[in-house]
Amino acid sequence: MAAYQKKLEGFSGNIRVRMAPSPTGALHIGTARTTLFNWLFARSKGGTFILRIEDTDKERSRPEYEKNILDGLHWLGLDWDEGPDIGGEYGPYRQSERTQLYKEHIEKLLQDKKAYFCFCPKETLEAQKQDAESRGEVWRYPGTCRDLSESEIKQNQKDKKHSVIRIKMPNKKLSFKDIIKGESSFDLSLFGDIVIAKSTEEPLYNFAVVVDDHEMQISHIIRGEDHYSNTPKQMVIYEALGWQPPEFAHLPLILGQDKSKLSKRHGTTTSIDDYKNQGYLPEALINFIVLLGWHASGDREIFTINDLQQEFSLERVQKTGAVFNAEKLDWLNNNFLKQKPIQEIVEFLLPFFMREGINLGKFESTYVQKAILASMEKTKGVNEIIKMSEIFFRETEYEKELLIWKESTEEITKDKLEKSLDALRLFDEITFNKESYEQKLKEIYGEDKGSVLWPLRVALSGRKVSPGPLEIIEVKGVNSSTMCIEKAIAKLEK
RNA sequence: GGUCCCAUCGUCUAGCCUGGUCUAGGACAAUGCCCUUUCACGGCAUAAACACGGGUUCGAAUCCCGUUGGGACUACCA
Repeated sequence: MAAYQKKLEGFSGNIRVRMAPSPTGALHIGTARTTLFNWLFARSKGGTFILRIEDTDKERSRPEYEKNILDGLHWLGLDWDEGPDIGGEYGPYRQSERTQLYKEHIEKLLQDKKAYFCFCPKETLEAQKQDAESRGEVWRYPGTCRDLSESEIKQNQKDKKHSVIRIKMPNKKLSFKDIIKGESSFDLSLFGDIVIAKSTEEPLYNFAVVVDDHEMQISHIIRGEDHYSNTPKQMVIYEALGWQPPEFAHLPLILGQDKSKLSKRHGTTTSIDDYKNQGYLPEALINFIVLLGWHASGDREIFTINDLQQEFSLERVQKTGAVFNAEKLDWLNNNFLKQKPIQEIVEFLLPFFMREGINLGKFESTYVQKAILASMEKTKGVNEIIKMSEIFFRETEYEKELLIWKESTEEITKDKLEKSLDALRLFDEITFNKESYEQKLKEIYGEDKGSVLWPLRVALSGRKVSPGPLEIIEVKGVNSSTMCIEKAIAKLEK
């Protein structure tokens, strides 16, 4: 922490951070979180936030995933100052469009003899590796092609031998200071000469990132801890290119129930899209993911994205991975949902009702609002609200047995319903009010509230779980409620 | 296996840097009670942790060492 303070004080120049997702799948919750942390860091420090698409893997990258990622990020409320969709001074912002740039730098490394062509067949290397492992030894590239002569290289190329480009790994220890994790050192010789490109036009991740981060003048790299051991390799590339590396901050990972890195096999929803479709609010997701590895100094846990811009600091980021806890997300979601003004809630719920075959547009908007408000009093989450409020938007079927309260009988139930109906008829849409009607009902039920209120509930909702019967009448109105009760009585006559 | 990282309630965490105020605080979940026409919502309450072992110190959750445990990485993926 103290180290971090010092670092920031010592840091002069513009703060420029980036998020660099690869479009090989839909927006993942981990990607969203890393983006949030970068964004928050930039916004809280008056820096610039850049979005870059890492699509060097031609096999797996898809334009539709890129779109999904950008859309998802926007949905969460995150924006960027430079990116593939809006451009910027340091573009292009897709690695696939930066090939020429990588080529120049690879060629420079080749010229400087800091990198070299390797013609070793993959199979040979694979065999060596197998062999070493079977003896319990650690394999690393033996440097076979490290000192090939100019003419040997020419000949190999003429023979159209398959090649890759490796960087010469210095034989030394390298240490670096991570803003979150502190200092640690690595023995570079253990890595061997790593492959940095398949060809001068096909750079690999470790190389392309370095070139881009440097060219885009990134000041702080904030990324997942799974990149931690890539850092020394990348620093070697910075060094070979004669560049000053940026600051690093490695975020702890989001973990599954078994404490390993969260992935699909955990059965947890990982795609932001799916959360959206399941009725989660962006506010809830943001609040939830920021708490996975970060915490304010006090007890406060509810934050909007705006609050976070004030509160956030890298120094308070955890070193340990955080197990994903869906229950807390649900709680947060409910919290944010209930805080919203009713108009917004209705608007938000619209597509979910539609999915259930209910078109809210067909109802009067005050009716919809009243119905949803009444339903929300007893629910948690979108699905429950929809289920609960369904009774206001379409007829619900039920068995007549459901009408009968505890030890009661059909006759008694029918009698109570008829009396309740008569009492209800004393009112019209204007004069109805809960209190007066409840007075009348009291005369009917005497000591046994349930004997009247239960059949009424079922008659009005067709459910055993619903808003209170009086509340339902308030929403539905006297006429419609009267019809429901008549229907129930008819059921009992059969 | 090797390299590196990490270790407070079931989970997310406050506290750790700058040792005493910690009989370790909050939140989610759990349990109980209240509210109540059922289910729920809500309110209140309870239970629940410094991985272990050595040091250092008058004093350690906090500093040091070790053990154990967990994780990440170990691609011609990113």
